Amino acid sequence: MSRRILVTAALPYANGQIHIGHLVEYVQTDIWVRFQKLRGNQCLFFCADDTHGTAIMIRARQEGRSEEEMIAEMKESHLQDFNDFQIEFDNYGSTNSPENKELCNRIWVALRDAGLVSEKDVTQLFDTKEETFLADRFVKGTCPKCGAENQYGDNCEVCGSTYSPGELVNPISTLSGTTPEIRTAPHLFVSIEKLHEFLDEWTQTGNHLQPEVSNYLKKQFLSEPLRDWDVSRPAPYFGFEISDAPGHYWYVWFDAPIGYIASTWEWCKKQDEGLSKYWQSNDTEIHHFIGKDITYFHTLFWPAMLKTAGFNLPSKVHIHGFLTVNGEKMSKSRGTFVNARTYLNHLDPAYFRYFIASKLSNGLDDLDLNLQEFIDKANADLVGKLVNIASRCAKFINGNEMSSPYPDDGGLFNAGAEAGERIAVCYENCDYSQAMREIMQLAEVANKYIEDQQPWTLKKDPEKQDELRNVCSIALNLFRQIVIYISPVLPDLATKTGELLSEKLDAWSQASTPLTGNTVNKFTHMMKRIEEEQVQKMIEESREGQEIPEENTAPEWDDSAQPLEDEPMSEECSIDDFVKVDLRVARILEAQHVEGADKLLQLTLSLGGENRRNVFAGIKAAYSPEDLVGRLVVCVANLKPRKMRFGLSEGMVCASGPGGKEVFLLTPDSGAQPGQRVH
RNA sequence: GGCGGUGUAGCUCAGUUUGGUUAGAGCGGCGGAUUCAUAAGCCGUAGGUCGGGGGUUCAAAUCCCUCCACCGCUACCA
Repeated sequence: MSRRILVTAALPYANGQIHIGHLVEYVQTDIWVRFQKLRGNQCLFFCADDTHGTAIMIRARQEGRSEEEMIAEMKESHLQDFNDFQIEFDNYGSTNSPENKELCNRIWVALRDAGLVSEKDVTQLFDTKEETFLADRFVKGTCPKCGAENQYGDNCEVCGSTYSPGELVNPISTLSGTTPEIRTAPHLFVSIEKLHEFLDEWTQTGNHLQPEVSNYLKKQFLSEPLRDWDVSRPAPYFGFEISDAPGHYWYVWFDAPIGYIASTWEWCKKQDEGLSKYWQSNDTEIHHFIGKDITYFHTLFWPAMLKTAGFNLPSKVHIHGFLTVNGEKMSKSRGTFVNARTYLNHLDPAYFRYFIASKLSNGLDDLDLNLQEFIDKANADLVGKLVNIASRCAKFINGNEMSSPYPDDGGLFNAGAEAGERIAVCYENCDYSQAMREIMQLAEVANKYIEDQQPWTLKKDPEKQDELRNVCSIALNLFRQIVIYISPVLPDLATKTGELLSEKLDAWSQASTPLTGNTVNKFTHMMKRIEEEQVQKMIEESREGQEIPEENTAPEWDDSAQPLEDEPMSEECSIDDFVKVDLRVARILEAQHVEGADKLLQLTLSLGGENRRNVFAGIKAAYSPEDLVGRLVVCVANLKPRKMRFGLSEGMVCASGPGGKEVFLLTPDSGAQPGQRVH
């Protein structure tokens, strides 16, 4: 019985290029969709660019062109990347479409009619130069609690306290570098608390969510009244103006998920079908694939909107973890922040698709792209194990037909057909890593079969030519079976295998019936091995601020302008202002973890002699204690001591960088002595 | 701080729901026999006090308590 399944992946934001972190999700989703299609289900994959919001508006301004022009260009670029990664959408739309606007309005009216909309004043910082309100992430300043500088508008990374942007000391707009002022404007809110009971039930029963997600929502949100959701932004804002509230725009997170429906609608119009068959029907399953960072939008607000407006609720929201590279967050400076296009400049997408598949389970754990493992896995599994099966025996039967009827293989093919049922369950449950393990096991069996039968020996004996043909027919049938199972991951390989065996591979059921009498065409390499150099070049190209050096050219300093843009210059100060700050060379005598602190290390500094300082520094993510002991650093020695949750901090150590792992301590040149003043 | 997750062989991970034979796989290492194949494949082998400690039990990787480490989330960010 065929199912009707509608699948979405999160909408990529039109503010940047697709990178390998995004691709984890699109590959995961694409594999699932291809699997469903292969199984004979009607499965449709919809996506779109997410085009609204302040960030888009600002970027378009900076580039001196219209938002529409910018998002159109970005959409083209996204589509090209997806296409080249063999991610196939049934429709790819835009949240800035007439369909989306109309649907936003429909859902909005439903929310109004249900009495869920209210208006409240919101006080925010306002950038008078850019004439826009500033979300917390666009404001930086000094933490009002601990005095740490360069903290975002909502919380301090150093002491962990939260506050409102208005409390921030010396706030600076990261958009213009000017000092913003506090302004108040009315916003529209949706009271999802009125749907609390429904959300309790929907999130906790019916298997719509992974268990850890249900748990998270229950503890984190549903254990207390749900706060009203702020869904409007005052002008100027790039988005849709709210029909019954002039001057107010729907917040980007209101219209983004509605883009799923809008993209479906665009497709329906092309097919001349009605939208309700897909979004208002008990016969349609809806599956969302998203990253764990946007969980609550999709598991609280979104079901609430759908419920209120009478659309289908998601059958399942599949949530995955983040991608790390070599065990760390992707980093531009390390060259591990790899754009899709950069990857494609050097490598076949098949490797990435397979590697991701071999790592993905149905959990929320982050998955790591270890580059050496990536190379080894692709070469060992795909080339050495899988493609090698065909490569080992195709030429013995080249140009001839496969045996008919299918010869006795001792039950190998049937065992493979049975394994297919287990593999299908793994795909269905998004447990791809298990599926890949099962598939590779089949490849091992096939290789062993060839080893045992030794077709190369049979070839030498004119009496055994029929036997040779039987052996190769069996091996190629095992190969074909395996390729069908892995075809959602490696569609290209399926195409090539189809050409080799003169039969298109496009249905899972083909794996349960062996091929007989087909002509085997000339074998050509189906997949190349990865050379380590290709990966190195990709990393080089990804390294920010470093063009690929031309051969024989001397390296030049080519520092990025980004840091200064991220953190604009402070206002001018006098020498008198400067000398107020007493910077001293200090030696780190001790460094240790602070129990209960996420970001802090406790340092004992020596200023020479018996002068000791206890300092809490927010550098835990970047440095381990044992690497610090003995180092010379620069500290702010006359900073007023600050009582923190973990004790008294008697100064600061100087460091640059945006925070987190990107923190770089200042080190004096050798010869400097603890206690010396920095002038 | 709160919450969620993770911790098993050098590396990546199964196994934990429902305790029960000598804890598994792939890669990597080492040894061997081969040579059809993209130096691939096959056979054999070494390697783990299952994060630490305590408890329940005839029996714990698995259940309970506690501690430690790492990752993530923490609503007018996207």
